[in-house]
Amino acid sequence: MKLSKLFFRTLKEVPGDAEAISHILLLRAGYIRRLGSGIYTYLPLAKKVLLKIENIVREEMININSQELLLPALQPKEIWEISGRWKKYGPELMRFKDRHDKEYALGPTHEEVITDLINREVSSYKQLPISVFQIQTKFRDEIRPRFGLMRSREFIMKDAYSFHRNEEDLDVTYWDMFHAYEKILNRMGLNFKSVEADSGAIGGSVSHEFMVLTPYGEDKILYCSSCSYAANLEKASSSYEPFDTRDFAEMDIVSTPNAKTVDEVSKFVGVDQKYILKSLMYKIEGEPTMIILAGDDELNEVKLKNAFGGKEISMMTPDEIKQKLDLSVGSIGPVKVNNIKLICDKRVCVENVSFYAGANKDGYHFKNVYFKRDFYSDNIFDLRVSKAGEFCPHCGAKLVESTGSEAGHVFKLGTKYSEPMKAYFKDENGKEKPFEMGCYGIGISRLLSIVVEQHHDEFGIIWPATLCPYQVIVIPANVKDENQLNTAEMIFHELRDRGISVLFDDRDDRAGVKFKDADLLGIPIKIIIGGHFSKSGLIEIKIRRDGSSNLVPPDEASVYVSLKLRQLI
RNA sequence: CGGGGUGUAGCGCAGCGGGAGCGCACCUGCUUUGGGAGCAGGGGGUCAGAGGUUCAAAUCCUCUCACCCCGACCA
Repeated sequence: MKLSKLFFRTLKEVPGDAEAISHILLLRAGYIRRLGSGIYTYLPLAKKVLLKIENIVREEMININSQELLLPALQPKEIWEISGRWKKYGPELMRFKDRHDKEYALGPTHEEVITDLINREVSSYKQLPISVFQIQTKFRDEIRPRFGLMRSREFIMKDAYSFHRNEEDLDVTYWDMFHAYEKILNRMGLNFKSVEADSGAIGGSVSHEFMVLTPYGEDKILYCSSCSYAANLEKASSSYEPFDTRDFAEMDIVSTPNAKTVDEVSKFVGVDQKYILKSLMYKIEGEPTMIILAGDDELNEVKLKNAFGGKEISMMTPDEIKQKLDLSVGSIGPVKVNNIKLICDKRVCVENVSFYAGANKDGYHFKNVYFKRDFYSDNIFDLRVSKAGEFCPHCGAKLVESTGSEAGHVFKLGTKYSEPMKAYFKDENGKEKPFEMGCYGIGISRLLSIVVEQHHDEFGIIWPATLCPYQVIVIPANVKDENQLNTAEMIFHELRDRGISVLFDDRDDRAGVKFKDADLLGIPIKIIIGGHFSKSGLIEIKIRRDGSSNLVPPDEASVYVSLKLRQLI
């Protein structure tokens, strides 16, 4: 491809609304352009990279016997009503009416469509398992699109679905997918962690997210500095330094005027925050419930919700607490409350530890409050937000926190969709059973961004050799020098004939401009025919990633480059 | 949806009652040619839109629209 003919343009200045480095570089290098909020055009360079991403994904899917198909993006309302998600999915679902006033959604995901299809086509256990995938544009009416391609309203995704006769069979495919995802991300040269995740709106039991470590990620993860443990912050657990124990002392009431928060009480009585019990009032399915945590901990609402099977939970307002329970925030505590349900984080459920706790009387706290002796609950769960610096639940090494961006997500759905959609097959005994399902997504267009987040420097993008839009760029420093131009053209043709994808910078620009553009675009190898060539007849081959360069005779260029390319992969 | 902000040339911005400007990009010419060149000349605008105040509005007021940031939300 001659650069003079390539539909692209690089920008020196950064469009004001770009913040993430990947967004800035993809705009500056002429890969993407914004059409509206969260809507982007992929220019030819980006399309080439997308195809490479897709093909890596495609290969690994086919490797584990998943078959490619293409489902409709346009989906009638009815199918979403059967699964119950027309109501449940919320405003993120792009909806509209056609001219007959019939309602539709633009698919954000395809569980309904595929379950319906498989139900129609598959009726016997003999046809199972079956695994299918598609690469398609999806739509989500995101509350707030962000960071360019990282969170957009129209995006490209690979989603796969599998159907099984039982859980054991699902388990096999689930882990096949899991390992395929690892391979895919490794082939793209990404540094990532697979984490245990909350399954959120899609539902199901087991779920892992593939988090790529990036500064502009929207999720926080904790991972072990030693073993492979990693988890989404909302799911992470940890072990921690034990409390100091003390023999029982008599409980006492102390005046704590104007000390309401844990911090204030801690300062007033001169005791570390962790020895002050934090008592929070929540409504769980309407029932007022007191939640007890150590003072320096924060409640993890996701853990709370999961502990109660996904029931509706909400924090009570100070007014509600006053009206319904005649307690005021700042002096609430678990001691001597009989009519309120009590839930404890397991960290505070240890004997021989002396706590302070609200006395349920304005301006007073109890001291020497002991678990079991002074407060007790059967409802003991891990409810706290784990923190960096605490210890891995598997191996005990320190946990590290990082932000990450979700590149992929695998779920075991079980019968969450097949049951309500009455998607059944006949088992060996002729009995009707719902399909056991799994679903597996990878954000194709998001990966374009994620890869740039991890592969760039101050000069621009540095594509891994597996994803570059072109492998080599041939640069005659001065196109008016016929000797340079002819040699460059010869090398260009030779490389092309070897099946190497190559750009030829035939533009009548100064060398500096061409170098800057080549670096910005992120082409792995530059071949420069310029000053060195005119002096010594040697051409320069420069590697984008480390800036190293070598001088070789022109007729050895193509061999040298093919060799280098193999090393770069 | 709440809070904050911005809409002026393709991009980045200044101007904030009286001439629509600067830098980059673009076009022409000459020079230059190894890390985003120099000089000279040139084209490009419904100052987001509608209404209002004023002798006079990009500038002040009202409404609408679009976009961005923070938060709530989130396969």
